Amino acid sequence: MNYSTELLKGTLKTIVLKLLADNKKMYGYEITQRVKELTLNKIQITEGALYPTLHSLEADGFVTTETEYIGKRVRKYYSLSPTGKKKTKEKVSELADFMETMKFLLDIKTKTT
Amino acid sequence: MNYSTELLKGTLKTIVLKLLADNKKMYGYEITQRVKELTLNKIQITEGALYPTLHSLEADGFVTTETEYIGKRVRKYYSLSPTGKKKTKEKVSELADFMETMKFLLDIKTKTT
DNA sequence: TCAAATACATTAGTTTCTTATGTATTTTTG
DNA sequence: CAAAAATACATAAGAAACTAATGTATTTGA
Repeated sequence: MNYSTELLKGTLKTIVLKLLADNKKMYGYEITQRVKELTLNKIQITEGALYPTLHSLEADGFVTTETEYIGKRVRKYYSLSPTGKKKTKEKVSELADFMETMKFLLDIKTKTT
Repeated sequence: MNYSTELLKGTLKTIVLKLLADNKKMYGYEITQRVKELTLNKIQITEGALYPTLHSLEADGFVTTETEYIGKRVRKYYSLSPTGKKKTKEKVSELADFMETMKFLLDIKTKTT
């Protein structure tokens, strides 16, 4: 099962930031795989969506990068900058608030965590 | 306070369908006002977003319309068709599932309903 | 050995919004 | 009672954020 594609819109940046907050540094492909396994294949981040997002986070100064070579293959690690950490908190709490609002609006009962 | 605009993306159709499921029939302007008051001004549906959405739901056969005149002013009521009711259930439960997944992914603790 | 996986990236096209604009009627308020 | 605000529809240009497709190259595993 997969969600209809429009649901992911607007949440991708938040997902990426949160993963980086929890893992110090990650590279692109690793992010796609981590999300896939954490969500039991429900959310599959495509590369066409991920790389532009990462580049935009870098352009905005929310992440910094370091390149590493594994044999001849390049691997680009991303880490949160101080502004990125701040941004992550904002985005996560905004999304949490939004979901509370949606739950109320749609009268959805969720499982207790 | 208002949510950053991209969050609403992908949820508008579901919101509209759910409101129609709860209210038998509603007109466009009424929907914008209802969402505004239910969400304490947090979600403001713009007309440029709403009307195309309603027209698309109609084109897809999920809603039917009837026009009424209040004085000289027209008012267009929307109601769910049988397929629309089915679609509403699907969209609401898909969104609920998606929100559970996001909660887990972002490690968000929500209030108990 | 060769298909699948790993790892980066870009581009064309689509969807779904925002912002702006337009028209007209009705209600409220100073 | 005139003017502003609210009510009620609608469309159109432009932006954002994806998908799907394509490209390149290396490494791993059956």
